[in-house]
Parts: sequence; structure tokens; C-alpha cells
Amino acid sequence: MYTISEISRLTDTSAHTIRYYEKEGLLFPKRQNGQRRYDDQDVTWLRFVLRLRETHMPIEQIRSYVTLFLAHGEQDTTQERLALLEAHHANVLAQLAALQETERMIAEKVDTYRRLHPTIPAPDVVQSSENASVN
Amino acid sequence: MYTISEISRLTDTSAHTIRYYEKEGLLFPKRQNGQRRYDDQDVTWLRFVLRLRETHMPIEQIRSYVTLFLAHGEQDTTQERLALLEAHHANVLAQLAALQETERMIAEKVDTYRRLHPTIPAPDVVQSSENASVN
DNA sequence: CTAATCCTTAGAGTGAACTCTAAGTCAAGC
DNA sequence: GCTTGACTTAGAGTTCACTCTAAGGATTAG
Repeated sequence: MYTISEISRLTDTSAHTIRYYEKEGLLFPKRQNGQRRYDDQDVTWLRFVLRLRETHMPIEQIRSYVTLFLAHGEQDTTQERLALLEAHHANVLAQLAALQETERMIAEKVDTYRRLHPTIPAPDVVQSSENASVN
Repeated sequence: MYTISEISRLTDTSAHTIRYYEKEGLLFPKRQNGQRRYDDQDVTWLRFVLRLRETHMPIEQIRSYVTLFLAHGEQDTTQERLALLEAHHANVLAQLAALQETERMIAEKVDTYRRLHPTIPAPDVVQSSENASVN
């Protein structure tokens, strides 16, 4: 069982943010004499939440997911949760595609720069001179 | 030569945003009797800017890049521009890595769901039943 | 015992990137 | 010439996700 400062250290996230996430309904730790206590499962869950955030899933959507999870027991919310997850999955795949295309564009631009200016040291790229225009 | 409403349509970006980008120093179209006119190069450039934004390059950094470009002629700003681009390139690669890992986590979770609930139709996944816990 | 950590409420502040409005003027296309 | 679109300035408003503060009280660890 971890205190807030411990999980804060473990996940490299400020206690402020962790309390904020709780207020937003993303976390729900146990309490010991009023103080928050987090177990390993909570740590794992927070890490997953942070990952979702890194991939720009809005807090509100994460909350929907959690809400469905908590509603489970009264009704079977599996399908809805699966749908949410798959929607975000699609989203992540789209982000991946966009990133890859941009990556390609940038790499190409960098390459063109290098070809135009063979004087600049490159980290292991074979250069051929050619003409092209770059912004 | 396109008007603002035309480039707006072409890039699926509001005229508001396009003027905002110009105010922020990212665009600099020609003028005809005071009205903005965009050529194909401007369209290409705007598209590149949008891509950079999609990959979360801050406007300020894009502006730095543009500023260097405009300063070119007085001095050679190639190295600085290259540095900026490569920094963002590294950034994009990091984003890619994060996304891929999250993608894997989500795919795994979806898979576990499916394994726990073989009743839900899956789009071409062979299922084996096993027990596991999912959030 | 004492210092460090934690709690709460309630709200203010921040920064980024838009997004929109209003008012009045001017240009373009048919 | 009329309608539609474009212009400007200047600023207000919005959304999102934090981020921080203050005040006063409780708990924990050494």
C-alpha cells in the first residue's frame, strides 16, 4: 500500500494531478484514517490512464470507461467498454498513421537539406548531391 | 491563386484559423487589393504546417522555423533549421513509440475481453478461452 | 514529541490553440 | 448594381488539462 507521495514518485505524476484525477472520477483508492492508500492494482491502473492520456484520450472518455466498469455487477457493460476501447484503438491507429506520414515528410526534408549541404555532418547517411527546394 | 475561402476548403481549415496562423507568423500570402491570395506553394506549406500541428509541434516552434527561413539570404540558417527539424523528428519518433506501446496494451485488453466473452462477434480473431482479469 | 506528510474546500491562475463577434468598409463576380 | 465574400481591429470567450494556493486541521513515522 502506497501513500500519495509514493505513487506520485512511482508514476512520476504530481500529487495534485493524482487528486485531480480522483476528483474527475478516474481513480478511487482506499482510505486509511482519511488518507489515500494505493495498492499495486491502483498503480497499474494509473499507469494505464497515463498511457491513455499520452495518446490524447480525453479525460471525459476515460471517465466513461471507468463509469461503465463501476456499473458492472448491476448490468453487463462489457460490450460498451469494448466499444469504447475499440473506438480509441481506431483513434490511436489513425494517430499512428498521421505520425508516420509526418515522420516521412520530415525525414525527407532533412534528407534534402543534407543533400543540398553536404558539409553538415550526418550520423551515417550516404549523400548524393542533387538539386531540390526545401522550406 | 486561391482566395481564403478556397484554401480553407482545400485544407479543411477555417478562415479564422488561417488568419490566426498568419497573425502568428506562420503564413504570408500575397495580397491583391488587400485580399489574401494563396498559390500552390502556400497550400503545400499550410498542409505541412497542419501536419506539424497534428504531431503537436507548438506554434511557437513552427514560427521559429519560419523565422529562420525568412532570415535566410542575410545569413545561412540551414543548420539551425535542420536542428529544429531533427529535434521535432526525434519528438515524433518518441510519440510513435508511445503510441505503439499503448496500441499494444489496448489490443491486449480487447483481446482479453474477447477471450472472456466469446459470445461477442470478433472481426477475424481465433479465440481460446482462458481466465484473466481486465479493467 | 515533533517534523513531515496528508487532508479538505474552494477557487484562482495558466497556457495553448483556437473560435467567434462586432462594426464598418471594400472588392469581386455575375 | 447587388449579393456574396473579404478586409480590419480589438478583444472576449472557450476548452482542456492541469497547477497552485491558502487555511486550518488531522495523521504518521522516527
